[in-house]
Amino acid sequence: MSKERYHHGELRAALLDAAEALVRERGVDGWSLREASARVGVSPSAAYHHFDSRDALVRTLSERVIARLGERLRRAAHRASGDHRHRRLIAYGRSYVRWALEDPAVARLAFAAGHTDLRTPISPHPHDVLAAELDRLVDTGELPSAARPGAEFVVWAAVHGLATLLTDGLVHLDGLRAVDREAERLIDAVLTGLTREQPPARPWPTPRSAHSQRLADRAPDTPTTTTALASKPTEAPS
Amino acid sequence: MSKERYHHGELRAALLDAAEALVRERGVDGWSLREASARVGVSPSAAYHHFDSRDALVRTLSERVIARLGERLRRAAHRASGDHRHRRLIAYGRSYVRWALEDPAVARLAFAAGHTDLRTPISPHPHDVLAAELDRLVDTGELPSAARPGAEFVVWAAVHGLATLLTDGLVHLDGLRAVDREAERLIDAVLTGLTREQPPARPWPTPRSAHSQRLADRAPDTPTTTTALASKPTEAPS
DNA sequence: CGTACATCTGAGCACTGTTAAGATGTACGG
DNA sequence: CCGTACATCTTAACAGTGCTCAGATGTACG
Repeated sequence: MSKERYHHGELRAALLDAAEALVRERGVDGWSLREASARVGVSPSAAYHHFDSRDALVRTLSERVIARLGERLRRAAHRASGDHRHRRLIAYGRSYVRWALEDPAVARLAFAAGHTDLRTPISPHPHDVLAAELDRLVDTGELPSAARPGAEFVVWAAVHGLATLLTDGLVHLDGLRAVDREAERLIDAVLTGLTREQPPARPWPTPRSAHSQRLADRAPDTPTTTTALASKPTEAPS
Repeated sequence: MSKERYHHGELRAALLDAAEALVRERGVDGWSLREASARVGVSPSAAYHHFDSRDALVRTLSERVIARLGERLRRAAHRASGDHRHRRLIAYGRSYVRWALEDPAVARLAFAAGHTDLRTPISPHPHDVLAAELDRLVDTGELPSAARPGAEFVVWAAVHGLATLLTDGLVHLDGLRAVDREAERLIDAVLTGLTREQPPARPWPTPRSAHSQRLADRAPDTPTTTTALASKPTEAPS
C-alpha cells in the first residue's frame, strides 16, 4: 500500500496526513502544497483533483483536527474522577489546553480564521461537548439554570483564551503541572463565578439543551448567540 | 511630503502604514511586501533597507498595534464610571473585545505566533495594564491578596479568549450590545470566581506588583509564569 | 478486448520573498 | 562651489509558490 502510484488510492487522506505532518514540523505556513504532494509521491497538480485549492485542503484539515479534539474532550470529561465539584469541566479544560500545547502549530491551524465554514458540521464539536457538560451541571443542581444560557461561551472563551495565549507564546508556563493548575484554576473561577451570578434579568433566549444555539433557530427579538461549526448530535469520528 | 521620491523620508513608517492598511483590507495574509512597496511608491527591494524580511515588518507592525491597544485599555480603565464593583476591569475587557472586533484582521496579526520576541519591550502592554488594575483591586480590598498572584493570566485568558473566538468567527454575537454584555458577564464571573477562591495553598511566587512577572525575576523553585513582551513601566506611545 | 472514465502528469503562467550590484540623491568638509 | 562619502532607492535576477489546462496513464467494465 506504499510504493504503488496512487491512482485508486487514498490520495486525499494521504495529502491531509502529509499536510498535518508538515504543519507540525514547520509551522502553520512553513510548507507548500507542492511539498505535501512531493512527500506523498505525486505531482503538484494532483492535489487539485481532490481539493479546490490549498486553502480548501487546509480547511478540511482544520475540520478533521477539531473533530478529533472534540472526541478527546468528550472522553476526558467522561473519564473524569475525583471529588471536586467541577471535575468534569476541569478535565475538559485541562485536556483542551494540553492538546493545544502538545501540538501548537496544528492547534493554531485548527482555529485559524476562515476555516470556519458555518455550514460544515463538525462531528463532536468542542463547543457542543462543553454545552452538554453544562447541561449536566444544571441537571445535578450545581449550576443555576438561570445562569445556563450562554454559559458555554463564557467557559469556552476562558479555556480557549488560555490555550491561545500559550500556543502563541504570549504567556509561558514552566511544565505541564503548572499548565494543569492554571487551567484548573481558570475553570474553577469561571464556574463559581457563573454560579454566584447576580440574576439581573439577563435577556437571553430561553435555556436550551446543547447542540441548540445554531444559526437556524435564533430567538427573534433578543440578540442571539450562534456558533460556527455546529454538529450533528453524536457521531463517531473517522 | 507626498510626491517626492522618499529618500530622506519616513519610508519605514510609510511601509508600516501601508501594510496595516492592506491587512485591514485584505486580511492577515492577503497582501505582499511588493504590494505595500508599490502602494508607497517605491521599489520592492527598498523595504529591505528598513526591515530584515517581510516577517520582521510584520513583527514590528504587531508591536505597534499591541502598544496602541495597551494605551487604549489603560484609558478605558481610567475613564470607567458606574457603581459596579468591577467597573474598571469590565471597561478593560469590553474595550479589548471591541478593539478586536473593530479590526479583526489587524487584531489577529497582532497576536499571531512568532511576533513575540520576548526581548522587545512593548510600551503599555495589555498584560501590564491588566496587572496594574488587579493590584488596584487588591489595594481597595476587592480582591483577596491571596488570589492576586497569577490572577492576571486568568483574566487575560478569559478576555483574550472571547476576543479570539469572535475575530476568528467561531462565535458570533449580533450587535455591539450583545458583545458588551458578554464581555461584562465574562469579566464579572472570572473576578467573583477569583474572589471566592478556596485558598488551597496555591504555590505561587509571592505576590508582586505589576510589571513584575518577567523572564528575569523568576522564583527559583516553583513553576513560574512569564509573559512575553513585557514593558518599561510607563511611556507615551508614538 | 476495447472503450469510458477517474486519476494523475508536464509545462507554463503570474506572482512571491529575497539578494546582489549599481544608480541616485543628500550632506558636508575643503 | 566642488567632490567625496554615505544613506537610500532601483534594476535585474533567482528559486519557489498557487494554480490552470491539455494530455498521458492507469482502472473498471461492457
